[in-house]
Amino acid sequence: MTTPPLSIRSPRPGVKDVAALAGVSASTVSNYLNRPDVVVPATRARIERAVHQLGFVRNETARNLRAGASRTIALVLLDAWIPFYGELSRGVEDAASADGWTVLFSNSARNPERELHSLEIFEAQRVQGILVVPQQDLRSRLRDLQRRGISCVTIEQPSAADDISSVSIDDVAGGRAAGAHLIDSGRTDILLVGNPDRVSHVAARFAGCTELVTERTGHGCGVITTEGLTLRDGSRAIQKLLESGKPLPQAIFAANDLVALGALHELLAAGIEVPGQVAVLGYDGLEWAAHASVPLSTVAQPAYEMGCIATQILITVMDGREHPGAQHHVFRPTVIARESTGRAK
Amino acid sequence: MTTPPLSIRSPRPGVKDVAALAGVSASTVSNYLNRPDVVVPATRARIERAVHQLGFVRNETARNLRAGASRTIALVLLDAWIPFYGELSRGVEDAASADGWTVLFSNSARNPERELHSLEIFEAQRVQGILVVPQQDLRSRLRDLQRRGISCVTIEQPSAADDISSVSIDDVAGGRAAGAHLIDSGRTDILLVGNPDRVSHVAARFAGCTELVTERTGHGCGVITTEGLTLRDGSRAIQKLLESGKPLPQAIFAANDLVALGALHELLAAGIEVPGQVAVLGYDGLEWAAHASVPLSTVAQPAYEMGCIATQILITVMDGREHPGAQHHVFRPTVIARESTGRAK
DNA sequence: GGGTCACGTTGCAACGTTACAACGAATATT
DNA sequence: AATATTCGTTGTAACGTTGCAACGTGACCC
Repeated sequence: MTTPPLSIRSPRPGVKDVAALAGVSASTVSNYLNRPDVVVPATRARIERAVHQLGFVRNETARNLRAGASRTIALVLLDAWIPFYGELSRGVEDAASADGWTVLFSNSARNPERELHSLEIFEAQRVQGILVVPQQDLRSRLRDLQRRGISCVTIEQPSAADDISSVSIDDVAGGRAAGAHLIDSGRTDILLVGNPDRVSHVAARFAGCTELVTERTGHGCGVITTEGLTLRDGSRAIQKLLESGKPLPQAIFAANDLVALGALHELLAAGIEVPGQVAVLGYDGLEWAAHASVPLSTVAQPAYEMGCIATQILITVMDGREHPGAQHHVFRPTVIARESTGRAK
Repeated sequence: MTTPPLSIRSPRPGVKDVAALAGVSASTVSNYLNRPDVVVPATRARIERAVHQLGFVRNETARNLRAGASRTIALVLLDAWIPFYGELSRGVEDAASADGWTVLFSNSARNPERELHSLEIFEAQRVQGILVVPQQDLRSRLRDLQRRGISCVTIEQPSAADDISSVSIDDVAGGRAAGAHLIDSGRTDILLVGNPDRVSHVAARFAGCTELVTERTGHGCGVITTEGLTLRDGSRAIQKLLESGKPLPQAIFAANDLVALGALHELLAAGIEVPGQVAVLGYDGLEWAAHASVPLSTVAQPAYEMGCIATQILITVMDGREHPGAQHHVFRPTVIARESTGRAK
């Protein structure tokens, strides 16, 4: 709340200066800027010349003050610089700018305080809406914001609230899609690799896969539990598998693409054919996983579309503030089939 | 320039409302917000209560208008959602907030128009400074901005200008560091893998490495040219190498970490020991490359520090606008030694 | 007791923009 | 010819905040 005082800066040309130079009133310049059609072409040309000559750039600050709000929304992300959020941001920005909105980003809500601080900053900036990927339970804070006229949409909020719009991903459906893809490709003996006990998203994915596989085959899936979700965890899991001497599964469904790549390479290193003997399926849709030794099939989360839809929902809610109904949208991941789950031999 | 008119929004409590509720004048509330020490504790407490009760959040818009500028800087990045820019942004935000500055991001300057548009938006927002990773030659535009009182710092600008501050990375020095590291680890026969003909950064890295190796050993480095810089390009290069029947090099210096990982896995799959028979060195400092089957040594670009320094330079330039001297800072990448370049046997 | 001083508080004006009502001039209508 | 209509332009006031000079009050000193 407390901040060092601002110092005054050197003056820059304003509408008045433009008006003086063009020989019209400030109002006409304002009209030129906001409703060019009501200004007669001759005047328009003179103003245009003056604008150019002075290097006039409209002071958005004053404009926003005058209007009471800026045509601006904010996106609060956690720090993680992962591709998923990159795609998401692109979706947000595209959808927003298509409707004439400007997006302010905060990519660095690393810790909970910072996340709250970002919200405060954006409220002070009088953005009209906020998209947030919450790290903590922000519901009461977001409700406050909505009460004060700032619409909110949560993205991937673990526990959604009825009065706050949201978009989320159905991890269980993603797991089911994975299972279905593997079964359709002719595999019924599926091994899950990941850490469902530590990451709830992973647990949901595995639950979905097991559920579907059980429905179709009557038996479940094996699991190798890893510590983390890195390349090495994937390698280690396969080493453990090979050492155990157990028969190979027909397919491996990894908790994410890194684990899948680690597993893939370890299998290849052991002389096991992929997808000939074992299929490998990842999760996340990392773009460069398509360039692995064997292009990796994966379950892609529609990050870009999530960004678009979240933004469109936000815009709808902002426009129709009188209809206070919150909207919810649940996305289903889809399988991107590449070589690593191609036909078995 | 032309934009749809803004509509007026519902009113929110301002300093006046707080003042009325607390039984003081608006000026006192302003003092409370900006110079709390001049307000006597009793009054302070009453204002604090009023602020809390009304949910008052200071209107940054009005504050900025009044001050003629906001304590805000902007960072214009290209779209690439690569870890390097993530680290860079963190550095920028940390350095900025340490000094009480707010950072606006634009991560989506995908194409040249958009990049220019971002600059325009930020100028209209009256930011005091702009950090930019230019895609195109922005020098004249940046000079305009500086003339109008907005300081600029370019990051990684291919061709820097004297009157615009910059931070950049010395790729040649990075290549030399790589060469030195490999030679120090006991290897003199080094193979470069990448596409120097397509990417100038890669060319500079390879040139630096070759330069140093030649100085120290009297002979240069072999090269395998790849098409792109993906995992598969790394694998392919090693396949080509093995097929050629030529003797293995003692070390491989790859153009980036992905290529290095591809090469690494292909070597391991062929039963070649890393680092026992061949050392592998990447470039970029991807965090998760530490979790490869053999943790990958790499040349790390000090992205975080670049962000910090760039921001500090910007702040210096903004503060001392009277001293118009531009500052330049060139970074040297450093080697992160992990297992893949450990002792040869 | 008159004068000085320090301190906390206040009134005012201004930042640059824009919505709106009002205006004059030219054109159309009766 | 007088009135109505349209059109482009203009003057004014306000958005919420804050720096500054001015203010009243009480403490202090000679």
